Amino acid sequence: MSLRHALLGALAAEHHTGYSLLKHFEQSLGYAWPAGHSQIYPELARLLERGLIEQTASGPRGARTYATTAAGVEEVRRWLRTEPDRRVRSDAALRVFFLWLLPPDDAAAYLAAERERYLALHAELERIRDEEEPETPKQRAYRLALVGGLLALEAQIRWAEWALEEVATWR
Amino acid sequence: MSLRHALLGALAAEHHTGYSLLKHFEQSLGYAWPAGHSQIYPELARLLERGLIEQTASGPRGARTYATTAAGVEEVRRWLRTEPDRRVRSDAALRVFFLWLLPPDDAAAYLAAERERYLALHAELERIRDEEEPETPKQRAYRLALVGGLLALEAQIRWAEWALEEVATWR
DNA sequence: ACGTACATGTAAGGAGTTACATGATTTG
DNA sequence: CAAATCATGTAACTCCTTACATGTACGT
Repeated sequence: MSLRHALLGALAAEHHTGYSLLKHFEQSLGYAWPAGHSQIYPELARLLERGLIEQTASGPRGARTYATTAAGVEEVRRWLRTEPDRRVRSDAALRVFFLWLLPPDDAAAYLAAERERYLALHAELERIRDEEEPETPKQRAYRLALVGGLLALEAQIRWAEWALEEVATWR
Repeated sequence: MSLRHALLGALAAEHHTGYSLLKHFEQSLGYAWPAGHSQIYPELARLLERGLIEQTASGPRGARTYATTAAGVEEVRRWLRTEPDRRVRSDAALRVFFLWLLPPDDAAAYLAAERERYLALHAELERIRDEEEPETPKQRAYRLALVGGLLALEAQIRWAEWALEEVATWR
């Protein structure tokens, strides 16, 4: 259900082909809702059939560019006013509950690797943030999401560092 | 795959019936990996068949208590040494990208509601944290996960408050 | 006795992942 | 002309959600 609305929202912001949507998911939307091409293309076909998106151009290699219709934008607005599904799955967070099953050194190695991942991702989001000043409403909303990601990563980095100190006392 | 290991890890920490695992997911593990009874019972049957858990007791109403076997514990350790799947899906985070499609007042209402949710959950996790001092290795690992949740929520609360100020300038 | 919580199960459908499959255009 | 990237599609499988289904024990 979320994927459908992610596509409608992205195509309301700017025109995209399935392929450029795929790239867009890899670079930004995917941090909140990952999606591969095998999900995107069939869903675009369904949205087109239901009149929530329309084809606006054709390009080389059979590329088709889409945009959200007025009905599609209304559907996103309707969705935004419903209760979000707050269930979140994080394999990485789950593992923490069971770190006591590993020798302390291995648990520490896990935490150190997590910290490195978070640091690398944080640096990348900072780079994206500093690329340009948000100006349009759309850019300002994307910036909200980006800053949310940065703050979450900062919390995770601090957590991993604290957890490493904790685990050091387990020996 | 994660559900399987969540069950093995939980049953390595203490014996559980399917029903008490369900409650355990609702209260703690589910914040990292939600699961309902319709997933838990069939998965327990599979783990039992594969010899990764064993039945240790029977109770009233057909209740069966399980524990992880030595082979099951080894399987958790093996899993903990594989690369975590870092994909995370958050419907709530996804919506932020598209808040520009709402009138600023409605966007602000969304953010305010999110803030309330985070505050309530934070208070609940603090209550759980203050219930008892962690002593065993298992309790210390669960505490790591709990503190991770608290830090993440604090970041989300600060983010929501900053975002509310931002959205106030959209008018 | 009645309601609530305990306790387990299955089935249908939807969502997501991985693998299979193909071909055109651009860049070096 | 070779490799990388652009571009789209389908199929099988696994996982997750929702709904249907049933029965027992405990507390008041």
